[in-house]
Amino acid sequence: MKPTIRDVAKMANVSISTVSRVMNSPESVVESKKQRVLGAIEELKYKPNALARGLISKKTHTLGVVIPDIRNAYYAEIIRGMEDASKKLGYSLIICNTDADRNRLFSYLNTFYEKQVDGLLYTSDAVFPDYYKELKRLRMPVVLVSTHSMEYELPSVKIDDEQAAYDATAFLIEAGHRSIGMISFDLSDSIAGQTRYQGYVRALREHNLEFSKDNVFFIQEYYHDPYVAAESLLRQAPNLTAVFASSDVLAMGLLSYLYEKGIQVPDEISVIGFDNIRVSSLTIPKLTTVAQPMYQIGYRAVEKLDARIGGEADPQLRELVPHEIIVRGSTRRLK
Amino acid sequence: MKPTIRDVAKMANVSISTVSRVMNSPESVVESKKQRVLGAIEELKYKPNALARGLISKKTHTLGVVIPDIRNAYYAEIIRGMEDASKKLGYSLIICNTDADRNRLFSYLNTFYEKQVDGLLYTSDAVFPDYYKELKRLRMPVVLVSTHSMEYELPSVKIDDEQAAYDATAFLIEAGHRSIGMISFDLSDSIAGQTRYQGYVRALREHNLEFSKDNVFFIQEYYHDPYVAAESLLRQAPNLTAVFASSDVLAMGLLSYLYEKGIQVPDEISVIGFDNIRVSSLTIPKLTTVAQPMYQIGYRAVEKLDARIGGEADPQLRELVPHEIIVRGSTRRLK
DNA sequence: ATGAAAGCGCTAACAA
DNA sequence: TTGTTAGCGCTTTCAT
Repeated sequence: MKPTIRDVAKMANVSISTVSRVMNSPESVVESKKQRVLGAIEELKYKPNALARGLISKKTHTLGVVIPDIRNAYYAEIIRGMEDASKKLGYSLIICNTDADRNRLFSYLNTFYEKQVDGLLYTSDAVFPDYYKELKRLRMPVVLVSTHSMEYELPSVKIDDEQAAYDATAFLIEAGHRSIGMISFDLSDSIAGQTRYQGYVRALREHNLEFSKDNVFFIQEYYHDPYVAAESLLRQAPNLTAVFASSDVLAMGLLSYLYEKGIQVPDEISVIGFDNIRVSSLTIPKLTTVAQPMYQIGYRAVEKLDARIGGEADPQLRELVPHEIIVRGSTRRLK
Repeated sequence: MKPTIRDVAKMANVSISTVSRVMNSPESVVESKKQRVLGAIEELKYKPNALARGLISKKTHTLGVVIPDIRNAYYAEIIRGMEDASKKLGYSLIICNTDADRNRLFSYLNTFYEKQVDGLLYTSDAVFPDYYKELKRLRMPVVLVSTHSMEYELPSVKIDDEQAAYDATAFLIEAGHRSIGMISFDLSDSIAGQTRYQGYVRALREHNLEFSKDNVFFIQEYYHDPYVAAESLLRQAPNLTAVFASSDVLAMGLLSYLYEKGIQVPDEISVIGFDNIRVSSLTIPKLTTVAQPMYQIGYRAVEKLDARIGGEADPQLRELVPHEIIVRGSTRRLK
């Protein structure tokens, strides 16, 4: 059997409270006893049982995280940031993939509640009323990651998606493009879909360019073939000179499609992606893209959640982190 | 406060054991009481505290997983398989990135032990003696994933790396190539490095091709720029007609480098990758690669671990799952 | 400074 | 079938 606090107490010839003390407030234990206890702990390789501790302290030092799909490089990068921050702050992460399925989400929420996680990191997907109600009921501290909520007072960390999409489009416009297409996530996705689409539209408008419905192709976020999306857009709008893709993977699908069709990038069509996932510097040509600081988003989210768990007042409920356009080889300036 | 079993008992006017029974062996409770209890549970939205349960049952229904880095698409895919299997079998996953750092690994092992995880999924990296000793001591059920151990009696799930590398190389040879290079992980990596390298060497030998040291470039697995690796290999061996890259990301770096140099793929050089990560079908040209069933590896590993936790005898300690060559556009047959 | 004892929320004997 | 009771391994009063 695993050694318990009793075994340590017995071996050190003290009471279990003393053992507990050397672990939690060592200064309150007289040196000689402390040494005996430490010796016993070492000898028995004793490690406190986190379940027993959590039962009393009401803290598990465990955070729940829900994401749509870890296979998505974007989320993987965020998770890594979360993990590093968690290590620093003493948390473990339980990670769950929802596939944006509400049943799966609620099922995981339930698991988190039963396992008494200290807080929840909720990534992407808008917060719908049922979900908010459930969160309130469970009284679970939460931080929204790469999503936010204007209706509810929920802390969040993300980039300014509308502005980022605006910047991507404006970058193309300033490079001389007039016929600019977009591959967008569906408008039902209020963050990566709607907002970025609005940024695109605003950029066109503010630069007095005409907006055409045909220049935009909407895809369902999950499991849609990026190659097919590219094909569909180009069929609708064959005369584009530039395309803004809502994600790097979508941009890669586009690159791949254009290559097959013998259309030169960036000579005939410029392509700008979104996210700056790792492989975007290995595409052909190297992808110009709007970089999100994914790692920092995840890292910051955990710090924010930790502060919240600690009962600290949040100076900034909805945090916006900076994005940045990384110019590589897939875009060119039009004469 | 959260409702406890006592609140339910009080409301339903039964003892706490009865409540416990309707949750654990409902058939042993008389219908009328059961209904009252169920009603109270529903009304109070009562959910059992997993810490308290675990303290008694010695089961947390939580698994620890250590991987080098979740940002690596290969691992992300495996994790997803693990997660789905875990959901099916009622486990949660605590995921930790080690960056192949032993201190980090041991630190996480310790956390897992304290948190009383039911088992451990250990991904990649060979099992060194210290680590094995620690596992033995902790008496933690473990399954090795994408790695294995010949010295120790540890269950594992992976492909046959040597054979897969052999097949990749043989595929190139059978397509008429005689001057075949390899970008390999360092030999200190006994799985993805050494074994695949051996497969490459064996394929050459069995086909009576001469082996040249210059045709192979070794990289350190982590944080090495794939682009630079490609450059180094081609400098050492400018006359290759085909290259076998030990991972798809490495292959992408090679594709990118060759493109910059104006070297046509597959016309001048054929490239075959390894893993079949998602983006490998979006490269230019589309990548021929050795596919590993990552998702299944993860999924199977959890099933295997679950069986082990359940005390079942393992019919097959070291499981090999099939790999497969996916022929796409980055390789061609030499006349 | 230290130990005895109560109790976190639950399960599992043991009685009834 | 049901309730009472004794823990699971720990922290935390409360005495001493």
